[in-house]
Amino acid sequence: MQTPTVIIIVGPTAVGKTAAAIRLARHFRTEIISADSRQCYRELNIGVAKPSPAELALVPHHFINSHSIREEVNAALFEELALKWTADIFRRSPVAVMVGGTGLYIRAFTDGLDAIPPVDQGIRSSIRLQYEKHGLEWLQEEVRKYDPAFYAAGEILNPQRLMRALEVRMSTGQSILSFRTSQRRGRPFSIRTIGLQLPKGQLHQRINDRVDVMIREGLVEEASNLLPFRSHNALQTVGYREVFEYLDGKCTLETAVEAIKLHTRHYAKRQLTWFHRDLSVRWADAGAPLETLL
RNA sequence: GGUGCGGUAGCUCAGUCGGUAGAGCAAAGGACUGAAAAUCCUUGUGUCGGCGGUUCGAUCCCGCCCCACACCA
Repeated sequence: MQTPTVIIIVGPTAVGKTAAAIRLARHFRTEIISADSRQCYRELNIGVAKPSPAELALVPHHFINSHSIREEVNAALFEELALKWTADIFRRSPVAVMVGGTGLYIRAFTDGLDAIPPVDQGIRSSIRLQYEKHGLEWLQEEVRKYDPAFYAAGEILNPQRLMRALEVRMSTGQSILSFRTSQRRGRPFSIRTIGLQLPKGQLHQRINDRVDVMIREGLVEEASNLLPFRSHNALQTVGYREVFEYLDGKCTLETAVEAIKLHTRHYAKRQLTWFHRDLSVRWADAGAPLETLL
């Protein structure tokens, strides 16, 4: 390949992305940038299906075990870091491999996020506190008052979007809509995205099996050690929330396990919806030899 | 065997003072710009257990039967 290229492997959870990326990276003798919003946390292991130490030893990985659950990680940070790692990898190889299931992070990397000034942390936490105290109606009223354009156009029932709009408005004095350019950022490399797919029944089987393995490998213990951090964003994660419920005595372990499987299926479906919409993705059977697609 | 309480959407149930019924969850689809494994949206005809009776009309009232659960024998 002439121009530096990033090969991105996407697809639903449990489809087999990790193994495929490692094969690919070894083939090109290059490195992997993970695009997974949970595997970057060193405290999260079993429940996020992180590559094993043996796998990590085969290929250098970025954005795995790179952060703590106490840190704030988001799509903008990922964009910044991933671009830096990419440039760095290109010094050693014309190909970089990115793999992950976090669609927003991948889009931030490929297309760029609009530049919105950083939000004052005090404003942010105050909005969250007030929302928790006064509820959705209060939030809607605030947004209606301070950002009527967003109120008219945005998702009025979605607290996260409302809070984001409000914090930007309060912090910058401008509507979040005024920062939207909906322009793609050009990247100084080419991008090829491959979507891994599997028939639904097979995917669900793999999800169920993987959850059973997680339990056997000690997910309950891992989660119970993280109980003090359960309110952190990093722990708003399938596999941990359900075990917390079990540890609270609110359900049996069996119920929690079934809930993890169910919620993982929902998650996979959301990923598929996201990636299917991206027409640049070339879909391939999860079992097919990747090298032949390039 | 007797008494009681049930049998309504795939599941858990609500409801109709008699005019053929609706929530949550599931399922299916969708959205997504600093929480994204998050958050949110859309989609609900089902012999209202069976058979009879009363009635203009029954899922609702009455009778019998079947099934489940609880208690008493």
